[in-house]
Amino acid sequence: MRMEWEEEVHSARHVNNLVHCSYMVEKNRKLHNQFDNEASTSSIGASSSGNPIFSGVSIFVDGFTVPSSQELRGYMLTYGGNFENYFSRHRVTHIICSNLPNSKVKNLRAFSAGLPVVKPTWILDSVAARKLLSWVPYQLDQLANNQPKLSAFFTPKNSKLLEDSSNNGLCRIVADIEDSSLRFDQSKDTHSSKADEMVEFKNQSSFESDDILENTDATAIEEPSSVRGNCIEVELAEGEERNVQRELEPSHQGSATSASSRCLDDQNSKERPSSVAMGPSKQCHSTLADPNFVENYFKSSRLHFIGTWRNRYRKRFPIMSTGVNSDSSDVNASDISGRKVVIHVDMDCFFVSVVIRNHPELLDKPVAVSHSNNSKGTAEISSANYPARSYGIKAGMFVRNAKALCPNLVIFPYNFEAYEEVADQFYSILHRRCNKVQAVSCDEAYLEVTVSEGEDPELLASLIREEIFETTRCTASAGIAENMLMARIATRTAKPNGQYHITPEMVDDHLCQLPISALPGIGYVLEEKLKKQNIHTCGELRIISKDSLQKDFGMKTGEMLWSYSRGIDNRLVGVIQESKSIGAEVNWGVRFNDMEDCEHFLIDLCKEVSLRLQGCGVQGRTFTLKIKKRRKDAEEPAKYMGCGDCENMSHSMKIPLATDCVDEIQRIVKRLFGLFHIDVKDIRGIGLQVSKLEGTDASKQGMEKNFLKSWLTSGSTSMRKKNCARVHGEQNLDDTLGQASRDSGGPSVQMDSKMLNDRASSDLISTPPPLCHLDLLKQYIKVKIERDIEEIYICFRLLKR
DNA sequence: ATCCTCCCCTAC
DNA sequence: TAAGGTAGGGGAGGAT
Ligand SMILES: Nc1ccn([C@H]2C[C@H](O)[C@@H](COP(=O)(O)OP(=O)(O)OP(=O)(O)O)O2)c(=O)n1
Ligand SMILES: [Mg+2]
Ligand SMILES: [Mg+2]
Ligand SMILES: [Mg+2]
Repeated sequence: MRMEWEEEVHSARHVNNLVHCSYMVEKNRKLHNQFDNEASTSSIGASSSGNPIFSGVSIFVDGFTVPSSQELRGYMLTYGGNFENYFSRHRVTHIICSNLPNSKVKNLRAFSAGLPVVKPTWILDSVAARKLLSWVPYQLDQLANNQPKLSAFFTPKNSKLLEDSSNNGLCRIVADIEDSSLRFDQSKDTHSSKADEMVEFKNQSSFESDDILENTDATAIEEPSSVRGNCIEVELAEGEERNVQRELEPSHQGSATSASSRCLDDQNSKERPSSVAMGPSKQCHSTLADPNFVENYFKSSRLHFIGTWRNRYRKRFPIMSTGVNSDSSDVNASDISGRKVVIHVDMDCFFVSVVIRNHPELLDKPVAVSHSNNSKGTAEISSANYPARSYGIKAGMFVRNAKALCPNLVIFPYNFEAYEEVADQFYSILHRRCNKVQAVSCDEAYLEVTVSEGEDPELLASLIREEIFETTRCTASAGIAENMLMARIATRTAKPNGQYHITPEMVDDHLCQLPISALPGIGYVLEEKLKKQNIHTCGELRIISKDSLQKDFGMKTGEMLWSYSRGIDNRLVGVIQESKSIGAEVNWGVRFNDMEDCEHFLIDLCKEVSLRLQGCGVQGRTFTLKIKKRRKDAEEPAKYMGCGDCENMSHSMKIPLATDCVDEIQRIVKRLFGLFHIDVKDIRGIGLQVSKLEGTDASKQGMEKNFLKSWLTSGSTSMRKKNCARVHGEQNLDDTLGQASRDSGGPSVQMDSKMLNDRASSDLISTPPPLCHLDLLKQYIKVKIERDIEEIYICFRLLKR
């Protein structure tokens, strides 16, 4: 996060800012940092007026549940039931309990004395059905001896997508044991000898290994034999799962899986002998040391994982995730049936929750996820659980700073496959419960529902959270409000493992004291600027006129500040849009000694980007190369192998015909790189972005394309000329190759990007293409002629220089 | 006015 | 040792 970036010593670009650290940081443009509603609602169609569903029912909630016992208490009291804070065999009729670790089940069995032990869903479903349902199907799994799981009846067998894992305990076991894979062993060998570190570390390895490696601690494991059995099963299951994933990946080529996260590709490929003695000159985790740096880097990068998740989601939920916004049809929905309500759902400390699922003893201990447990290191915390946050630990912090705040902090490694699986389960549930889902990230989404009089969105939220917990054993929180902004803000209040409804009457009170940084869209920089105007809360922000805000921050940003501070947000919950750009960048471990190193890296980056384009089925026309250049006089980066204090530079170039072809991209990138005139030793980061995307068009690929092209090229030139003239008249030609203008130094401009077009096959085919391709043909001709003309103009321009 | 390029900012 | 990515929104300022 920002605080860690502040550790970089920034060169003063403004004379007077030496005093004020935060001012300096701000001034330095530093391092960029950083349903059918009816269907759904009718299914929950609960009346909030207390229909005495639970008359005669008296519950006792045992242990941790989702929803919480307080929420369950609310439902009981609202619907005519009774809630007991203490267990009494005489007063209690049902024990409510989520699935427990086996160790507790025995106790419970004895203690329940024959009373039904039921999952909380029973209560939610009964409220939804407006009548008391039989508790039998809701019996706690572990108590329903030898009974097949109820859910097994409902799950389609083949379910390749592993959509809803309630189908197999096996899936869970796989994930769980993966959790436990020991990945800190190297650090164990090399780590410093500090005592507390040792202790901490030992704790960790001991609990990690307990589950799979040894059964020495008999009390920790109830059924050692079954654990062993599972171990074997797991390996099989894991293999199967991999095969499934292969099948799912249509363009599975070599090791480079297009549009998939490297993080998921293969974590268990054994580590290469990376520690073979590196000369001290070679920094041993940089591009200099690893010829396959780009690929390996992405495999381990959490930010790469979350950054590429969206594209994987698009593929996995194609119908739900893509398409045009169905805006106008729903605008009037409020007239018809009820009011629109937005629910924002977000997993609690996602990366931590997933990896500590098998360690209930850690629930109330400070835990974080990071690559390294080194108390002196600069590895970043990805996510910290709530106990850890009470020490001030946050995502983005260096481990050494986190450990300084809390020496007992337990660090877990990443498990990207498990995150992916839980995210899939999460979205399967959301899409089943609601037909309007807007994905935000792997752990977060907005839902829109229309509720009629007497219906209760809070119940829907409870049901969803309950199902998420039952399926993933991770908790989620939910915010409910009239618009996306307030729903998101409500989630903050709800966390962890809660939900919160901000009704329209509550909006003003809720915002009034809220720090402006809590508003989405206000990050470090805006917060600092506003602070200087003595604005800290939304209430204070409201005092500033819209004009003034727009003058200071620009039209759109000013408008946003003005509206958000009032709880106004007109955004509609909708399907995510098709992507406008695709890119890849690396700003860690980038070190070059000579041009050869650099070129090698660039080639790999081009390959990566090309594969991502192909994986998404798009091609692009604008290519932007970004370089981070070590600032003059910049210190060594605060972060190990980091980019430190850099100057950001970029050049872009537009080509006439969209491409996804590696070779072509390499040529483009080579030219772009030349424009920088940079000493490769100063490079600390490189990125390549592609925009002006077009779907990879049938007329532009494969045999069809060649066929049409061949036919066209062999055809009469008169036709070509005629069309040329016509198109010329109606087309504006400003769409030309934007030769990066800032730097005119590159005289070596060859027309080597002169394309595809000209390397047509030399075969002459005289038969015309089938009539059904007429439209395709027309389109092709149009595009091609357009491009040809553009190129003529480009040539003309370049020659003129 | 509108577009384009080169940034910066934000969120996960 | 550690894996500081990705994409969208938007502003400033220049070209048209
Ligand atoms: N700087 C960040 C922010 C987030 N993430 C990852 C880890 C998080 O678990 C996940 C989801 O981000 P959230 O913002 O939802 O944070 P958490 O889920 O961890 O916590 P919260 O309970 O506040 O949602 O993204 C990350 O790696 N680095
Ligand atoms: Mg979260
Ligand atoms: Mg989130
Ligand atoms: Mg904010």
